[in-house]
Amino acid sequence: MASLKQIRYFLTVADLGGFTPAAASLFVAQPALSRQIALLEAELGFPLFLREARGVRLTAAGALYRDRVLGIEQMLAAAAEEGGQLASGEAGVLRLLHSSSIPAVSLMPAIKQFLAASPKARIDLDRIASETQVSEVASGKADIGIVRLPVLRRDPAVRLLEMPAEQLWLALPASHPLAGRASLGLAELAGEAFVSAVHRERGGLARRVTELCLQRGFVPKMARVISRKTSMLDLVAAGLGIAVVPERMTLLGSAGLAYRPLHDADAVAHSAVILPVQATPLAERFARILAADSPPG
Amino acid sequence: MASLKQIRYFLTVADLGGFTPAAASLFVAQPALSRQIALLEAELGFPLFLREARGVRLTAAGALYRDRVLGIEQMLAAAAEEGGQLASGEAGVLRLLHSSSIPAVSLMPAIKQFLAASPKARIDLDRIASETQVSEVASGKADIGIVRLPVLRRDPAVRLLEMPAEQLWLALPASHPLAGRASLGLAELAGEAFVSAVHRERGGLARRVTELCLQRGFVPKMARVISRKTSMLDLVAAGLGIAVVPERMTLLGSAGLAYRPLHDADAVAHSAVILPVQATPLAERFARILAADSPPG
DNA sequence: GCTAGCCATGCTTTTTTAGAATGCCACATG
DNA sequence: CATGTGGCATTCTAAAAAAGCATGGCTAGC
Repeated sequence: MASLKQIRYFLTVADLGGFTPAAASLFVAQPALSRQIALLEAELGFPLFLREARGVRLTAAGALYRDRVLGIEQMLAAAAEEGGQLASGEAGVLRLLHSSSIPAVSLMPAIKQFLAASPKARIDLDRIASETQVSEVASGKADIGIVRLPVLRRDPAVRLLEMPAEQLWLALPASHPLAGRASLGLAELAGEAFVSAVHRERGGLARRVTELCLQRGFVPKMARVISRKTSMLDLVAAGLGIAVVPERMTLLGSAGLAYRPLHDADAVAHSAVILPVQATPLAERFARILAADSPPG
Repeated sequence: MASLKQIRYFLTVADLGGFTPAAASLFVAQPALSRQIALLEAELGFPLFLREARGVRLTAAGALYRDRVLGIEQMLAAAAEEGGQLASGEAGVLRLLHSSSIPAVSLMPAIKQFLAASPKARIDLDRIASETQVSEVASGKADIGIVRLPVLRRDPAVRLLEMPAEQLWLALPASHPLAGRASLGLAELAGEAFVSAVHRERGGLARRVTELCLQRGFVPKMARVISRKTSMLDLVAAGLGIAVVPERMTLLGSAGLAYRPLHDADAVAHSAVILPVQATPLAERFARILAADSPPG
């Protein structure tokens, strides 16, 4: 197979119209050039140049060959450049997962900051359940996940970076009697029906809320409608129950929906970033932004 | 610069998922492969593979690099293939020139025969004056020319191959008194006005006709309208004069135009193929077809 | 006919690449 | 838990490829 060196020699000779000037331009001796061109011609099976008294001229086949191999070096250089950018984290796609209790709108400040620092990077955002995030990140199908603590399923291939704690709020129908209050305590919710995004493995926000209720001596009463696909908040707005949500979620407004802060000192929720042990530079950078992020509000 | 060998090694390792099977597939020892990949990675500045217990996996940057360099070898192979076809005369464009007294329609049998023998070849046909053809072919701007003899301007860079002689015919207006005759002799045209394609250097058909008339003791009388751009035959059809033309041109019919054979034994015209000293294989092949061509009729 | 410019060739030296043996590490197995 | 196995890296040596130097041959121009 013709070597790249032979191609480069060939192109230089073709450009300069002679072996002698090409040799000078390439900083090699002229015989070396002659030999490499001769080898290339022998391998191709046809002459590339017409040797004339005053230098050389391309044959028709040589001119065609020149057109075809022009740009191969540029292709290689571009491949190296793109690969380097991806490896260094200068460019690339960050496949980002987030739980439904971490709405995309609440991530936008971090995303904007990230994109400003990495103009060549792109983000691919998906909302999926926390438990799934762990396996997706562990398997390399995603670069980074953002989950609500506690995370029940662990994997040695991923590590967790805790994010700043968030105040918990009560989401309730605007028509609810408690909506008249400016703020509430968790203990007052003992009799209320709780809407909750329930998954098979009860981690995340639902588990955290249950924990807090139990500490106040009651088991949260479950609402009579449970949906996995529609948002908890839609059910609350429809008057089917109340929900305790982290502050991020109050960014999601809806008609008939009201939010009130919980004034309990321990009414906070925690979230974390899931990263592979060997994260991409883009994922590392985004994780650092998230961990440093001050909680909304 | 990354060598093609390194690219091929890299692609094989990426395909087979390990150095050991790739080395077997490439018929090299495994350390050679390890070293070349290591060199490539060092030059690129980022790792291409993740070394794992069971073989290797591409890094993200490695996968991107793979996508970019895939096809470089195919490009080179295609370049060699196309160049070879051009050099061997299997493919390429034949830039063919012809005088106006060798109408394109009369070349069609030869062209068809040529294209049938070279399915990948193409023909680029241009009608230009004989004198110009010599310089075009000599300078390499055309591959082959077809001119009417005699050719006044010669060039050491071109050679001439004579084609079979052609009978001369008289082209005359259908309404002309002589049109009633089945055939004519040149001597009978002494008083007629001759339409002629006159160039500065009077070679080709015009010179040949003049010669023949002089041998019969008269100087052909010139018609009162001369045009370089419109065809002689249009002037004849318009009744402005007569013309002596080779048999090929009788293929060009026109309303009001009649052809009659000249029965003089020496009333023949000669044409020739112009070739560069070093003609392309396609030009050589086409020239052989033309030289062997039996004259039309 | 001589000279200058330019490419090709033969020989030697340097550089690059490959091969063989071996080491190291991780995973699997009994 | 020790041991074996599979797979990549490393070291040293040998071969192959490429480069440099000197020189030869050809052509164009004076």
